[in-house]
Amino acid sequence: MYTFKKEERLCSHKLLEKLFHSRSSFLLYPFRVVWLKEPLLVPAQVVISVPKRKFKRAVDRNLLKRRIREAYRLNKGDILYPFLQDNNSQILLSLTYVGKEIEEFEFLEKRLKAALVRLTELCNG
RNA sequence: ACAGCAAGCCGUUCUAUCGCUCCGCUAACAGCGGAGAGGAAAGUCCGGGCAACACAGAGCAUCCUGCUUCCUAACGGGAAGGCCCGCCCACUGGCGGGACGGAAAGUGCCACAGAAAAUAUACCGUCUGUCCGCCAACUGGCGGACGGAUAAGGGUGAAAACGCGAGGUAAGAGCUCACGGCUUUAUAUGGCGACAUAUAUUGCGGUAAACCCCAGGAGUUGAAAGGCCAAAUAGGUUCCGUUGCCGGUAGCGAAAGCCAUGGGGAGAGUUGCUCGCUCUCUGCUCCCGACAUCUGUUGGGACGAACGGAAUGGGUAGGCCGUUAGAUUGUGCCAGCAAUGGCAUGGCCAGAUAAAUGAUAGAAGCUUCCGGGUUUGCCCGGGAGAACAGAACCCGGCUUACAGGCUUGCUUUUUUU
RNA sequence: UGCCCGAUAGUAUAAAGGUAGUACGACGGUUUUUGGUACCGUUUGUCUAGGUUCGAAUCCUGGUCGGGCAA
Repeated sequence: MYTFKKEERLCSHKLLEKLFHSRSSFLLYPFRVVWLKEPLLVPAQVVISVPKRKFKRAVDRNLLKRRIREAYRLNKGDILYPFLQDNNSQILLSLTYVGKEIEEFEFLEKRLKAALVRLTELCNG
């Protein structure tokens, strides 16, 4: 269950265009979350991005993306996937890091859990 | 021993759990096994490979490089050397630095200050001629006016007409001479050469990271290059420009008819420009006027058509190859002062593509702080830290960033012998 | 990833190698009962480190930051 394969990553250019034109998003520091319901083969496809404008060096961006990816991998099975299976729906998801500093893994994991909970509430409403 | 500087090298390791990318095996999306960032992967500053396009050739322009010899696939890189500059200094050395061709081809510039910044237009001075005045009466002195000679002195400036001494002169001046500095040319000697030394000779402001001259070099564009497959579109619309020539002639043919080469014109390519070169096109219809006259000439216009150019619109937004092993590297021997080269023998499988190499926990070693013990070597307990930085077609360099450690060399201080 | 440009006061924009300007803004003063307008004055700058030069915003080299173009 704690996997994160290629199928769960959002790589299609078309779907990305569709997602970022959907305008259904919310901000939960340090994440900006954009989401869209879309029929897929897997429960969710996610794209993680850290802006180059805020973190100039590739090392810092890679570090943050790895930490966020790890937090998502460990927590999607507890929160997001059971909800999606109950409602029989699939979702496109974008996690953009908007913080100004490099946060520790524990903080990122805590906030990501909160973001996923918020996401399930918004999907229902 | 400590500290500093320079050069070179290294730049954490191991285990567990959960994952990521690629490869292999198996019927399998599951399992097992294997591999998985750097000295700079960075900046993109040079050079090359590779690829596409272009290429008869010539001239002009543009850009780059700039002491010599060597190394190298090549270089703006490296090695050795020459010359110049600075520091330590006093030994005929050491260390550090240098975009280091030409100012005697030409042009330009040198603010302010200063008389003058380059063909010396002479401010104060110095010397002197003529005239006038005064003192005065030796062949004189002083002042004024108008001329002439003079770059030695003054002050200015970043820089003042090579420095200094003697001769010379009315006073002066490389004007002449000796010594010295730099420089041109020639000869001799040494060196492959840059260059050095000696003799003779020519001269003497700076600036070429000002234009420029000389010598050498550069085709352009970069993997989003380029090739293949799949999918999609079914060649749309608008605007602009050109095209009716010599001639339906020569020629061929019995005739019907076929119909050039070449020239002229237009366009395109040659991707900085020009010449030159190469390629393509030069076909048809209608209307009006004039001339001639019974189907032509000429001028104007229209129409599509063809060609060329520009804009706009529409579609696709996937995969594979290129693409990871070579100008590679450790060790030894040989050649060479060295960079480097040759031979022998081992080692080296990252290949992602919204872009993998991670997260958590523990241990060891390193550095450092606190507390305790101590034989001042260190030991025990606890806490903290670990740099710069992430492959993107591949190499060779350069530049920049870098906690800590190791080795070598030099210097300073202290202690011991 | 590859290639190519640029950087001047808070903002915009000038300056042939020779005293860094101009406009708007900010601040202070005068005028006004107060505010505005007007007038006067002040402040703040050549991205950074070297080099060439007597002298650098300008010329050259390295770095930093910003921007652009490429199926």
